[in-house]
Amino acid sequence: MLTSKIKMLMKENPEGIFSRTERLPFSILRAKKNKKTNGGQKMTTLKKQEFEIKVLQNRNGKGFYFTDPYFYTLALLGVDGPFTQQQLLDIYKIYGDMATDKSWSKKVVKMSDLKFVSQKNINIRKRDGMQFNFVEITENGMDFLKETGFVNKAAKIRNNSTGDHTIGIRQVLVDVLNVIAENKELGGKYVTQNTIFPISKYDTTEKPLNVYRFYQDEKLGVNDNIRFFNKTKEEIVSAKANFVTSLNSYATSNFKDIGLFPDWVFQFKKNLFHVEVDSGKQSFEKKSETADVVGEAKQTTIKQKVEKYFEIAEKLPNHKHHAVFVLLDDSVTTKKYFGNRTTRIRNLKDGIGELLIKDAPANLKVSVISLERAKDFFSTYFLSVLETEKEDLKRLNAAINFMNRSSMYPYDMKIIKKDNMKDWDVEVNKDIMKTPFLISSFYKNLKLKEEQKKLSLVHHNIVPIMVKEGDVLTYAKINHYSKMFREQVFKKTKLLLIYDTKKNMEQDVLHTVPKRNKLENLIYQKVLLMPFDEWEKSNHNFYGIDQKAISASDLLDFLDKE
DNA sequence: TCGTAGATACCGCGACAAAT
DNA sequence: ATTTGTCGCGGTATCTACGA
Repeated sequence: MLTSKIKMLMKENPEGIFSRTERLPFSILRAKKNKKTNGGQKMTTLKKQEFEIKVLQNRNGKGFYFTDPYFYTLALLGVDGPFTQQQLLDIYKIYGDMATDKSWSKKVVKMSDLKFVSQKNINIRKRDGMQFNFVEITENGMDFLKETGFVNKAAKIRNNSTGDHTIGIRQVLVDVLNVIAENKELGGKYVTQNTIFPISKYDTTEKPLNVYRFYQDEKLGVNDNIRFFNKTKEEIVSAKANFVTSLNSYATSNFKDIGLFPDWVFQFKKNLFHVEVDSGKQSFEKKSETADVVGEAKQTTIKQKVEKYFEIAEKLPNHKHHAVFVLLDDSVTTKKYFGNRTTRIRNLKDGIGELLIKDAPANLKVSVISLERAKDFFSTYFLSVLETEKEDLKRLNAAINFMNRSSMYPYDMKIIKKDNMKDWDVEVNKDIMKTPFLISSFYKNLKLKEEQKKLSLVHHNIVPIMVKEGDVLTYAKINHYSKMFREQVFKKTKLLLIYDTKKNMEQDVLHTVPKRNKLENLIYQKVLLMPFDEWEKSNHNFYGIDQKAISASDLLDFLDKE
C-alpha cells in the first residue's frame, strides 16, 4: 500500500529530506531546492523545512502542488465559506504572495478541476452588470482537508445562500482576518468551533512537518505528522478565551430563546461583536406595506432587532455586547464606486440613538458603520478591548497637561472621578453623571479647600467622552446635548470627544449642522474633537465639529465662551 | 457600444528527471 | 556528467458573458 510505504518512509526520515538520487514510488517526497553556483558548476542543495503536498490527477504528473497557503485558504473556505473568488484571494494573501488575481483565478479553476471546490457564477445587482464567482468547498475537498489533518473530522460544510448580503458578511470576516494578521497584539490566531487558525505572519510555531504527494485515486490516510490542526478540547477552550473567535449564535440557546440571529458573532475576551449586515432594504420601524406581497412579513424591523440586543445584553450580563450594523455600500461589488451612505447611517443612528438614550443596558454598545469602514472599525475595537481605564486616563491627562502648560490659559484643570463628583458642588446633569470622568477648571493659584468646592469657583466643566467610530450612543448624546445647548442650560459645559485615530474621527458620521442656523451652530462652540494618534506623535491638535483644526489662541477663545 | 470579471490559450522560465 | 523533454507556474493577450 502506498499509505503504509509513506508512513514508513516518514518514520525513517521525519524531516522529509531526501536526496534526488533516491528513487521512491511515485516520487513521494520532494523538497524544494536552493540553487548555488560552485566554480561555475551548478549545484543543487536541499533546503530544510520547506514542504508541499502535490495532488495528482493521474500518475503521469498532471496536478497541483499544495503548499501551506493553499491549505490554510482551503481550510478557511471549508469552515467559514463560501467566499467570492476575490475574497478568497484576500485570505490567500494573508499567507502567501500572489501577484495578480488572474493567477488566482487559474488556481481556483485548478482546484475546481480537482473537484475540491465548486464555482457558481452569480449575477448580483443585474442593473449594474455585476457578476461574482462564488467558491464553495465540495465534500471531496472537505475529505481532503480532513485526511490531511487540516480541519477537524467533525467539521461541517457551511452552506449559505449567495447574494450581496452574504458577500457583505464574508467581507466583514475577511476584514477581521486581516485585522488579526496585521496586529501582533491580537495573538495571531482565529478560532472557530473546532479549529484554531494561525493567521499572523509573525506566528511561525505552526508548520506542517512533511512533504508528499497526494493521489486522488489512491488516497493517503491520516498522517500524524501533519495533523497540526487537530486540537484537544482543552486547547480549543483556552484559545477561545484568548483569541478572536467566531461564535455560532444559531446553536446557542440564549440566542435561540430570544429569536436573535446575528449574521455573524465574533468573541474577543468577554466582548461579543454581533454583526448585522444591512442591505438598506429594512425599515427602522414600519414594516413595508408590500410586506405580504414580497414575502417580507417575517422580517423584523431594525427597532425590534435593537430591542432584542437589549435582551441578550441583560441575559448575558458578564459580557460586553457590541451590535454592529454594517451598511452595504458599493464597495462590495466594485472597488470603483465607493459610497459612504451617510444618509442611511445618520437615519439609523437617529432611530437607534433614541432607543439607547432611553434605557440601554450599560453593557451594550450599538454602532453603525459602512462596509468600507469595517476593517478600521474592528481594528480599533479589538485593540481597545486590550486597553484599560488607565488608557483613558492617560488620554485625559495628555489633554489636560497640554492646556495647563499653556501660559495663555489662566485655569487649572483637574480630573474628577465619578465617585467624587457628588462631593463637588458642581451643577451636573444626570446624563453627565454617567461619564466616569469630568474635567473641571478653576482659576489658577486658587487653593482648593472645602469651602471652595463650589460652583461659583468652577470656571467650566468639560465632559470627556471616549468615542469610537460609529458609536450610536455618543451620536445620540451629542444630539441630546446640542438641544440643551440651544436652551442655554449648560452654559459652562463643553464636550471633549477623544478618538483613537484621526481617520476614525474623520470617517465618523456625527452631526450635520444646517448652515446659517445660528441656534444649531451653538454646537460648534461646545464640541471639541481630539484624535489621540496625532497626540502620541506630539501633534497637539484639537478639532472643531467641522473637522477643522483649532489653533492654540482659538482654543482659549473656545473655552472662554459661555 | 462599453466596462467588468472570469476563462482560456499561449509563452518563457526554472526545476526535475529520464535519456544519452 | 551532460543533454533533453516534461511539467508547474506566473504573466499576458484575448476570448466570453452580461447588463446598462
